[in-house]
Amino acid sequence: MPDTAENQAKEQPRRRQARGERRIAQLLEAAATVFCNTGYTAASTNAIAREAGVSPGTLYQFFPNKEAIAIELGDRLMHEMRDTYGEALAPIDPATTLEAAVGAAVDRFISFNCDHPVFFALMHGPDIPGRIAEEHDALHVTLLARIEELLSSLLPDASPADLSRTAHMCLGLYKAGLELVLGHEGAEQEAYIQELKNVLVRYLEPLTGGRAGREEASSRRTP
Amino acid sequence: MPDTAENQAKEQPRRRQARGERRIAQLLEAAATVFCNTGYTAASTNAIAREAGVSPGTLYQFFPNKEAIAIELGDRLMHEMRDTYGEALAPIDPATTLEAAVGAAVDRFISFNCDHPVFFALMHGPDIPGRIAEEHDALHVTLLARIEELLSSLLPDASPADLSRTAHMCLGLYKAGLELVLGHEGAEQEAYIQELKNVLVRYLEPLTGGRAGREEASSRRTP
Amino acid sequence: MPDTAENQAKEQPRRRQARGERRIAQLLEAAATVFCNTGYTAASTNAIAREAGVSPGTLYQFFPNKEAIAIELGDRLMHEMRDTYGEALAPIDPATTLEAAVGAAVDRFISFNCDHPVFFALMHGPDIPGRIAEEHDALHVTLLARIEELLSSLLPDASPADLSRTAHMCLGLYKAGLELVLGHEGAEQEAYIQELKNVLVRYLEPLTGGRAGREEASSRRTP
Amino acid sequence: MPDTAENQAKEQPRRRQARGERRIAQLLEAAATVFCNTGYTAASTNAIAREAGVSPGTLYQFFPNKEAIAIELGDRLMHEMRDTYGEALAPIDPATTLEAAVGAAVDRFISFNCDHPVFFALMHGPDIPGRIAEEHDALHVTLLARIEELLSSLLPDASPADLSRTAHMCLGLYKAGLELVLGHEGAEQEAYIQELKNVLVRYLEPLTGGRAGREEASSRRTP
DNA sequence: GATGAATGAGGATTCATTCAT
DNA sequence: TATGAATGAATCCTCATTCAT
Repeated sequence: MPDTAENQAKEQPRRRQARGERRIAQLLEAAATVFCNTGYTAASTNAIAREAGVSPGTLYQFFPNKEAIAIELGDRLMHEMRDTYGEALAPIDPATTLEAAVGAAVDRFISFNCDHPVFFALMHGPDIPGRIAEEHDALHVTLLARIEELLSSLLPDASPADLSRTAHMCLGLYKAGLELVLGHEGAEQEAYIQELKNVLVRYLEPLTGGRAGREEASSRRTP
Repeated sequence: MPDTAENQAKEQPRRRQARGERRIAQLLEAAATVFCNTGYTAASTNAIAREAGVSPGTLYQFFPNKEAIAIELGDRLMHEMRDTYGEALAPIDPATTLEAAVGAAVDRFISFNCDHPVFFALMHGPDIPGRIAEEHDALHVTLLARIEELLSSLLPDASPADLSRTAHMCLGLYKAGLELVLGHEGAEQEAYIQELKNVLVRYLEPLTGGRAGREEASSRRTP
Repeated sequence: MPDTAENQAKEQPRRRQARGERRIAQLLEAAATVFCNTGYTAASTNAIAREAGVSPGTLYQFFPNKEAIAIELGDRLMHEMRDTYGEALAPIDPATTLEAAVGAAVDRFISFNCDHPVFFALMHGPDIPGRIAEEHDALHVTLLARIEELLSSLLPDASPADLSRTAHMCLGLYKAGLELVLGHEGAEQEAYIQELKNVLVRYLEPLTGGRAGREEASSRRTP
Repeated sequence: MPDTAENQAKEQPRRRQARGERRIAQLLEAAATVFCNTGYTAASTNAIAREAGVSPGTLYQFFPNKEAIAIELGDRLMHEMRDTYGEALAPIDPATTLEAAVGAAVDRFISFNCDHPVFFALMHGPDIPGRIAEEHDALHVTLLARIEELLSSLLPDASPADLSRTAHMCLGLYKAGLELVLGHEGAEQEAYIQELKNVLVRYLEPLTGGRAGREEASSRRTP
């Protein structure tokens, strides 16, 4: 079974050499760096190429434009996230406290964000602030899907519209918290993480109708 | 050499200033429009000048650079906010429910944002996401100060650090909520406003130690 | 009547300074040179700016793109042509021979082309050869109109379709001849000019039905 | 290690050449397509390679540059033309009318152009309009030679210079006419074909000194 | 003050061509 | 041979900013 010109034709779309794959990785890494340093909007393809140590032409051999880089980067991040934290983002054990579940989720998300700072830069992506453009933003779509998935086990009675809205809220709150978390260090950072958890737990708790909240997790109570 | 029918030599310097003020207002209005349409980063000074109906040179006679425009715009917005809603943003009546206080504050903020859409654009301003650059951002600083002020009456026992952190959280949560609110319309928008209020109330309630929370603050109720 | 800010507003669209007009002329001249040297397609806006001794940005202050330069250049050429040769391109005197009329027209066209070599470059304009795109090509449209005008007095009985077709033919033949004329010098060039005239006269003569051909101009005859 | 069922060691060099020929044909076909779609100037070698389904590197293994592709394509077209229409393009029978001879020649040329649309694209080839660059353009040279050959039997008394000039004129007129023919369809196209024939016949008739023009050549007639 | 002209570096993107595998 | 990667100068065009008038 020699690899003659004939049998190559089958897999045309991805006849890529190992070097190419390496370059792509290298370019994505460079893009991550640049996105982090300057933000997505201000990042330039030339800067990415320069950071990667290649010529602009090389970049365009693998990506048709800046957005494609962001998309691919987002895709890889989502995959890495899935690989790292398992298919079901949080297969909530009914015995788990809301507090524990949210705490674990937030911890994982934050840890992931610390490992992959681009994630944050991409979340504040190409859109004009105020114009939410989820359709074009696979990252958001995927994240929202995962959060909805997670929430649906917590809020089994919620209508789809409510579920979607709650997911949007959670993601927004998380992003807001993350910004603060990343903006601080040490004990203060820890404090912000705790605050973020508090926010989410307290926001969600009344919605769960007692489920997963058997132990009355938050500080408040007065039956 | 009549210049107009108005007063001449005596008033000239003052008139010049008056005209300058008009120009500045004109430019800032134009900047607001452009920032809203394209976002701060993508907005170009030439576009602002064009929108204002003046030449680029004129713009630079009043502002040294793009950032200065944003800063001045922010300042004016803060003043307008103060003028509109009173010096103390919310001179909380001890008899008021937390829910009512937060609800009123959120309503006022949102109403202000709807009247001045730039506000939002500026909040997601020139800074690289992830790098919180409060020093350069008078808007944030002022907003935080006002929120702290507001909170200090709610949380009299909080340490300055806690107070500051809580204020940061509130502002972040508000911004996140606002983004969602502005991204929707009609009933859905109303629903997001309510969710935002819920988030803030539930987040703050446990911190108040009962003060202003006398009436059991959870989600909603009619006394 | 001081020129205050108020009375300026009227003539907004063309507030241009003398320097600007000069620059435009300079740029058009440079464009003419570059178009002649490299052809329209291969001409680059940067090359034009360089030839004009200005920066690319300056060029774009006056022209939005390369096509606009070509269009303006074509317009000016048409006007110059009209100014030089009179409104009616050839108010054919009934007493004139076809040969004389065509000869005069060709001579004038060629002389104009020699004075303004861009004319030729623009006629072989931006279009993909084979795709005739008259609609976008004001030069062609105007030339055709003038030729039709001229022909309508020669061929009063022709249908509009025939007239148009004949005009197209004449323009095509003229362009073909011009290419050869410009490609040669001295006596050979003169010979080509004569051939071009012969072609047109012999092509048109049978169409005129004797009108303007009273003297039986060409070499052939045999009644 | 079978390569195919065909003959192995002995035939290898020949097979390699055969494959090379196939590649070349493939590339030229692709080039023809691309030249037709975008014109010679705008055609990119990468696009040609892509259209041919090979890599850019492969293309450059057979052609040193873009121009070489055009030249080879022109050569092959000339050969194909010769193969199709016989060595002597029109071995004019003395008994034939000029009208018939020209009509047949034009019909054959046009039919050839319709079968091979590149032909036209190449004729308006790489040269800067106005600069006739025959040296680099084998197509033109060959065409001119054939036309001269054809004409020499019609105009036996013409000097070489006149012959060459007339050939140039004929080619130019033909190209001009072809452009119009290809730019129209149906009846209008037919009309343009007829006009082109008329032009050539009327142009050449007086030059033939009666030869082949015995039957009174003007516009059209049925004996 | 006001204008419009001018800048020139930098943006994304393309392309003929060469090179390593 | 064939491939896909690599190049880097060149493309068009934009923009914050400065300058002459």
